[in-house]
This record gives sequence, C-alpha cells and structure tokens, in this order.
Amino acid sequence: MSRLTPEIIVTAAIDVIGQVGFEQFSVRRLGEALDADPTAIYRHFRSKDELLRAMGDHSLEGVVEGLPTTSWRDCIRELCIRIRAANLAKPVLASLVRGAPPRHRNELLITELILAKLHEAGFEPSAIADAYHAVIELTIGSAAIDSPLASLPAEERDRIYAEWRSDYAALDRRSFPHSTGMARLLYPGTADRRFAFALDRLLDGLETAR
Amino acid sequence: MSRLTPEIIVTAAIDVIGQVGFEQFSVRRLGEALDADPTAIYRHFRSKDELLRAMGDHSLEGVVEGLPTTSWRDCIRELCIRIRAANLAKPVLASLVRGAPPRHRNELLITELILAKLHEAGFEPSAIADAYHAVIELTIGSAAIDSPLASLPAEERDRIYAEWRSDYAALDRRSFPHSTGMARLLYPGTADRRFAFALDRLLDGLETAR
DNA sequence: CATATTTGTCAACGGTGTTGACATCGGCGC
DNA sequence: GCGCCGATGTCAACACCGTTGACAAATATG
Repeated sequence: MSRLTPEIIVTAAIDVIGQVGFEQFSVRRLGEALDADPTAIYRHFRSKDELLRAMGDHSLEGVVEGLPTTSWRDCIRELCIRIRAANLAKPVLASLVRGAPPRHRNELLITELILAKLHEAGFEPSAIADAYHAVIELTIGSAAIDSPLASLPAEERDRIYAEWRSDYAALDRRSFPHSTGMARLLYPGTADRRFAFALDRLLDGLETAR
Repeated sequence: MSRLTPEIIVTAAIDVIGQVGFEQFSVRRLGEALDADPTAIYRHFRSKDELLRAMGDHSLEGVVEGLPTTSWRDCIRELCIRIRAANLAKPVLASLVRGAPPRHRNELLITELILAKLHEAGFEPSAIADAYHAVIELTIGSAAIDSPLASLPAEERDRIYAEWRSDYAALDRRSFPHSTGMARLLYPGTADRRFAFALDRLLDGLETAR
C-alpha cells in the first residue's frame, strides 16, 4: 500500500476545490494539501482532467440510493435535484461539461436508473432515449450555469442578484419596456427553486408526450 | 483613432478561437494574429474574461432579427435554436457559463424579446420570470454541454458517439440491463435534434401551465 | 536475499494571464 | 507652430500553471 491512493487524492482534492473554487484549483495546491510533491498525483491519474472526472463521480456517491418509489416522475425529479445539489456543493462540474462520456460508476448508475424508470413508465424505446437526454441536459446544464454563484456566500450572491436587477432597471424604458418593468421580478427565489420549476415543466411535457 | 479597437480585437479573437479552439485560445496567440504585442489588448479590455464576454455577445449579432411572428412558441423556439447555434459555432460559450450577467447589447435584446413574447402570451408576471429562466437555462446549459463535441469534425464526433455506445453495450448485463439493452439507441440523431426535442417538451409544459 | 516494479521527489520546460515602466503618437489649448 | 497630456503600443518581468524525465526510496515478487 502506498501513502497516496486515488481515494485519498480525490477526497483531498474535493476538499481543496471546495475551499478555493474551481478556477484556483491546481495540482500544486493539491500537492500542498496532501503534503506531498504535486507531481506524485501523476502516478495515480494520467492528467488533471482525469482527476477532475473522478472527483465529479465521487461527489455523486450515494445519489441513487433511497429515491422515492411513488412514481417515475417523483423518482427522476428527486434524482435530478440531487445530481444538481451534489455538483453545486463541490464545483467540479466544469469537468463534466467538458464533453467526456459517463464511464464512471455513479454516472453509469444514474443512466441505468433513469432508463429503467422511463421503461417502467411505458415510454417507447426511442422516446426513452430522447427523454433521458432532455432531462440530463437540463440538469447538468443548469448546474453548470449556477455553479459559479452557488459557491459564493449567500449574502454576496444576493448582492450580485440585486446588482443584476438594478442593471435591468437602469435600461432605457423605450427600448427595453419589459426588462425595466420586470427587473425586480427577475432571478426570483433561489436558483434551486427556479431549476425545480423548469424540471417540473419539462417532466409535464414529457408525460403528455408519452 | 488607434490601430487596435475593441471591434477589431473581438473580430480577430473570434477568428482565432475558431481555428485553435477554446482551450488553446490565449492572449499571446491573439496578439500574434493581430501582429501586435499581446498586452496591447489590455488597453481595451480589463481582462481576458471581459474579452470573452464581448466575443460571446458579438457572435449573437442579429440573432433577434426576422423571427417568426406566428406564435410566441414559434418565436421563442427559433430564438433559442439560434442562440444555441451561434454559441456552438464559436466556442466562446464557456465564458457565458462562468456566471456573469447579460450586460451586453445582444444579450439584453434577447431577454427583452423573450419577456415581451411571454407577456403577449398572457403569462402572469411571476410566471414570465420563471418561464424565462427555464428556457434560458436549458438553452445555454445544453449548448455548454454540446460545445466541446460540436467543434469537432463530423466524422470524429460520430466516432466518439459510437465509442460511447459500445461502452454502454459492454457493461455487465445483470447490473445494467437497460443501459446494455438500449446502448445503440443512445445519442440518437444530432445533438441539435435532441435539444429541439427537449425544448419542445419544455415549451409544452410551459404552455399548459399558463 | 536479490531483483523488478511501483511510488514519491526534484528540477525543469514551455506555456499562461497580468502588471508596471517606458516610449510613442495624436489631438487640443494657447 | 509649440507644448502638453492622455491614450495607445512595446517590452521585460512576475507569479503562476500542467506536465515530463531522471533519479531515489520503498515495496512487492521471484
């Protein structure tokens, strides 16, 4: 057994990225946190990208367990919300967005579960594939967008939202009547709630198309 | 007048990023393309991030013009497809996903148009905000996910899709019955078509919730 | 015990975004 | 036209970054 294992490295890496954020996360910093030479990491991961993907999968640990069994909708809905929460908690998501396929364990479990539930629900095979991709794109995409702000402290996040609203409000009334008029209604509630709304509407649409 | 203007820089930058891709795009390369010192760019943009946002907005030029007037759905649908196409064509999108607000001209025009159409359609003010965020999250998020593959030549993209499918097919049949069974149906058609499907279902859901 | 493989360390390469000092140029008031 | 001043471009440098190859120590294997 060696001092550094993939497990130890990934755990430490998630810890570090949670503290310094995605942009500031570097192999050198990780080496410091592990009290080891930064390049030792390359004995366990081929590249930083590979490490990031492993981190992403690690943060999804247990995400498919204990989901509601009431209906396919409830199950998929809760799963998507968990995936989002997991990725927002640890801003590793940029790695998932880099276009790599889900070859890791938890990612595969997620795919299998969604396909199974859609099958149970009575979708046709090709409709299953379409619905799967639709749900995943919204979930991952939304998380990617919200990730940078989610890592900020709540007060600063609110300050930024307020700033954006006043940007809209300050526009020319003639050219942007709706933006100015609705400025204070934009970015309503939390990003989580807005995502849940979008997901519910998408599931509505999928259900009627079944 | 100076040799370098924001307009000239942005145009050249979009050209460069189109040739070398997002990852390889650097201030130094841009300086080379402009036949100027790389740091001259900092006389016109505070940071690389600011430049990337300007590039993103530039690639959205004209996206709100000549949209269908048949219905709010048709209009928003076409707009979202155009936004996606514009951002996939120039892989600048990662900058938009970095969480910055839409302070640039074309981004503001998009917001205004969507809000106006939803208003026309008879949505309540708070429902307008929710629907706006839902549509934008799906569009931008989806583009962010598909961006890396979209920049590849078609044949290599197909090769990658095929590789992913065979990854699924090679899984253990007992643990992953649906993934293995449906492997050849995953990633159906083009990414554009899959996005259009998701968007249509979302719009379905929004319409019934009106 | 000897050997071979894995694992950690170190120095270094070629790249990155960004900054500050310096030179140059254009336009403006006198 | 002169002198000035701010805007613009150049240059060297800083502090990082991901990654590689040579070497040493430790560990497993015969």
